[in-house]
Amino acid sequence: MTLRTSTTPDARITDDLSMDALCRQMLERHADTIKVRKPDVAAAKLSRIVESVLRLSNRNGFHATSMRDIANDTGLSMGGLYAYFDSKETLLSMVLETVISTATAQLILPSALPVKDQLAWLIHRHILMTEAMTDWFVFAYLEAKSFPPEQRARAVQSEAETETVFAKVIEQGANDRIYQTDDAQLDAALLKPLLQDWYVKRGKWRKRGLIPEAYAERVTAMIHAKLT
Amino acid sequence: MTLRTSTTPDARITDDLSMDALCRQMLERHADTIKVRKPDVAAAKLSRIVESVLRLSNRNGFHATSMRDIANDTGLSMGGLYAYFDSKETLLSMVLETVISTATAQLILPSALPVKDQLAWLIHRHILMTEAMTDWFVFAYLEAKSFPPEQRARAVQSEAETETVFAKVIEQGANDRIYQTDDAQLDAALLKPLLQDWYVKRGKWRKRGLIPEAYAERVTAMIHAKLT
DNA sequence: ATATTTCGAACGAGCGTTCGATAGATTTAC
DNA sequence: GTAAATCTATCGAACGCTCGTTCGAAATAT
Repeated sequence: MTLRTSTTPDARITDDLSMDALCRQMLERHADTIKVRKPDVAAAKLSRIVESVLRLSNRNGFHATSMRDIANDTGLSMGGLYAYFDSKETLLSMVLETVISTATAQLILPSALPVKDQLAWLIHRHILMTEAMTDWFVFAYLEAKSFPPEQRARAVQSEAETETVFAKVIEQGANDRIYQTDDAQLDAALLKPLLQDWYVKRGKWRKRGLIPEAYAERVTAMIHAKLT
Repeated sequence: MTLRTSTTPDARITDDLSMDALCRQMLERHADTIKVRKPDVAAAKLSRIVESVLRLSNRNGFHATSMRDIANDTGLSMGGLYAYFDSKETLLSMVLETVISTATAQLILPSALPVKDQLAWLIHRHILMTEAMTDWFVFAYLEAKSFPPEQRARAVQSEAETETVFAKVIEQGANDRIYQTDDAQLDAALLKPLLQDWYVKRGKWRKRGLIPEAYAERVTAMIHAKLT
């Protein structure tokens, strides 16, 4: 039995980010507009709805996915669907909201972690998080431009914050003479597309047979090469 | 007066890739379905159509952009638009076709270029090309999933080919002991998202005040750090 | 018998597309 | 040189269809 303060995020991440756990979060957040009262029934149905929305939207686009498509895919009726949201746009917002708040919560560094391990930890954490929620992140990424203005602003801000988390770690490393860089924020900005590629082009990496950890290693190696 | 075999692509690229030049290509390729006979009139009108399509689609998505939106934006009537294509899907294909064929044509290495300069040349060329055609590439990238199957396959194949061009140069460099790598194709696969980020997140880089050449330098430096 | 949940037909709006009418340019006839 | 004839390009109202959304009816549970 070991007391681990691990360098890399562990498997518990998968539980917190399961479809069921995430849908229960959504139910709490939108308890006022959701018309179904029994929590277990509601969670099960919402899971089916979200699963369908993510699958159909990521294939054809959210706009091109009709409520009838979703009704067929879930087995619910049109009226039945509308017990969980008041409009298609609200449905979009509910999914997006979940992605943003999860991403923010997941990328908080453990306080005890040495600076030299922080960057690797963040990269691994990001990859594992997006691996556990690939469809969610692909959805948020692809549909970003069709968000209502308020949500779109939140998404942009959230992405900027994520970038800053990485930039601060690089800057700290530069101060401690671990890293060399003339522009930490720029390095972080170049790291971002590498992290996003893992879920945006998930098919490509799967075909290549890469597991999440191996990809994280590769990206870490690349940014380290640049920083030393 | 110098006879240049330049390491970096020059400004002529901008002429070949101007809206007018590209639209004349489109006219030739679809001469059979386009009903307007006078080439100059047709080129001018098609330019306005494509400009509108790219601008409106990149803001709201192609699917969410209606033919009436395009008609209003161009000043043409509904019937007037349909003189240039027989369906909305054909319009999508015409734009995509142009992007794919251009990308393929632009990334052919000059034969005389030393191996050590080839990677930098390709990176610069890619950045300058996508800079000159930002809206086109953003469109192709965002709407990839709504392409008709045949075009989608072409797009995927084109992207794979581009990656292979980069991979071959890295491999050649490894054989010549200029670069060190255990997997050239994988390095190329990691380079791709960095090249794409230039146009996908063009707004972010503009806000940062980066010019295309500076970005190309950065990316080149990053991949070189990894390869040495 | 009453309250709650689930259903799916119906509605108005907006979509892509068509087509006969119109306007304009070019050619022909004298 | 001009008028008539022909051909080309442009228009926008109209059509059939699908969309998101609603709501009274039907079914189920209490």
